[in-house]
Amino acid sequence: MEMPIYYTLDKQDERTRARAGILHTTRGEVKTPVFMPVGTQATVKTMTPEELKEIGAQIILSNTYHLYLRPGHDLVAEAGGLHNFMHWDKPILTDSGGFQVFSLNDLRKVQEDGVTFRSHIDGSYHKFTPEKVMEIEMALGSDIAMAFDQCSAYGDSRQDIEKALRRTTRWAQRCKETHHHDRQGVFGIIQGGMEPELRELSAKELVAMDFCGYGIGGLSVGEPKPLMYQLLEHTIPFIPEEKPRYLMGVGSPDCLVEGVARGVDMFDCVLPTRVARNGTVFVPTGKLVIRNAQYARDFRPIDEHCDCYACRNYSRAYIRHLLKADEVLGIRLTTIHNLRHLIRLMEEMRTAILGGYFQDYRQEFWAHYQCDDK
RNA sequence: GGAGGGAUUCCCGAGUGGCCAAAGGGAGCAGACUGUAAAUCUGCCGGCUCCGCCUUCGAUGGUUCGAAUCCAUCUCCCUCCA
Repeated sequence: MEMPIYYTLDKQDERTRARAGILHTTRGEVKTPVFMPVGTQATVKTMTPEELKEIGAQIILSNTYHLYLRPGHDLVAEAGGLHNFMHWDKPILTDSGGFQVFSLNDLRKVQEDGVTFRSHIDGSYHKFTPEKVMEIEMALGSDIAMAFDQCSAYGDSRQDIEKALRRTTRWAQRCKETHHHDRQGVFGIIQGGMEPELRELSAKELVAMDFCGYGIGGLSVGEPKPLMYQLLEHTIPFIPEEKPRYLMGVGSPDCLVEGVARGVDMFDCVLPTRVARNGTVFVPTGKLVIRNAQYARDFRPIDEHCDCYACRNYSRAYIRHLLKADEVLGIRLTTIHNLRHLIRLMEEMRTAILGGYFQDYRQEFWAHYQCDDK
C-alpha cells in the first residue's frame, strides 16, 4: 500500500544539510522546510482559518490529549472529523499527547502498558496506551498522526533516558501495528535525551520500522542551543533521505535557521503565538517587547519590511495601546505578525535553498539577529 | 445654624499608640515564555551615599520614651436634622 504521506526532495543544499522538498498528503502538498502553527484545541489561538491561509500557513498542529478530554474525539468524529469541525481543509498533524505526559508530570504515572493520568480540567482519571492514542488520532482524522512517545527531561539520567527511549520504540511498534487509516500517516518519534549514542539507537530502531516520517522529540527542553544543534547533527544522518524530519516544539527564529541548516524539514512551536499574547513580537533583529513604554509613541509598523496585515495597517504605538488596554485585537495582531514572520522566514529559506544561496541567507540572518543565547 | 461621618503612599482601600515606608487590589515599569493546564507567570513599585538613614498617612500645634493611630484648632468633602 502506498503511504498516504510521502516526501519528495526538490533540492539538497551543497554547503549545508539544508534541503527543500515537498510533503505530499491527501489534502495537498506542503512545501518544506515548513513551520506549522500550533492549534492545540482545534484552533490556532485568536486566528481564523482564513487568516491562517492569508499568512501562508500550509499545515497546522493539533493535540490528541486536549481534544480527547474536550470536546472528545467521538464528538469530533461525529462532526465529520477535525478538518470539518474546525473549518480547515489543509493538512493537520496531531501530536500524540506524549508531550503532555511529560509536561503534566505530577498528574500521571507511566507504565509499560501506557500512561495513567488525571485530567488537568476536572481531575478525572484516564489511561493512554499506544492503541488508544491511535484510535483517537484516527477518529480525529488528521493527516499525520504522531506515535505515542515518552519524552525525557533535560537532566534525566542516562539510564532513565534509555528506558524511555526503548519504551518509545516498543510503543511506536504498537502504534504501527494498530494503526489502520488510508488517508493518515504515522510518524515515529526519536528520543534519546542529550546522549548522541542513544539518539542514534532510537533513530535506527524507529527507521527500521519504516514510518512515514520522523519526529525528533525531547529537544528544546531546557538544554543550551549548541547542544541541541549537536544532537541534531548526530541524529538526522540516521534518518533516510526520503523521509521528512520534524523537529518537535522548536520555533525561535534562530533555531529554525539552524535547524534547517542541519536538515530539518518541519517545525512546530507555541512560542510565536504565546509570546504574541504576552506582548512580544519577532523582528529581524530578534524580539521586540512591544508592550514596553519605549513604543508608546512609536508610530512605525512592527517591522517595515513585513507584509503581514498588522504591519501593513497598524503602528507599534497602536498595537501597544491595544495590548495595554486588554483589547483582543492587540493579541490578534501580534499573533498574525509573529506567525507570518516565521512562515516568511521558512519561505525565504526554501527559496534560498532552491536558489543555491542558503548559506549566504543564513549569514545574513545572523548579521542582524540578536539574542542572549546562541 | 445643629448632629454625625470622613480625609492614608499614582488610584481604590486596610490599618485606630511601638511588630508601619504602612495589608490587599488596580494602574505603572521590567523580565520570562520553544510537540500550549499560559490573553499566563515572576519581580519592582517614597527617597538616598540602600544590611542603615531621611521624608510620608489633609494642615498646624500638642500629649507620649514612641503617633497614620490620642487631644486641640483649622481646611475641605459626605450624610442627616432645621
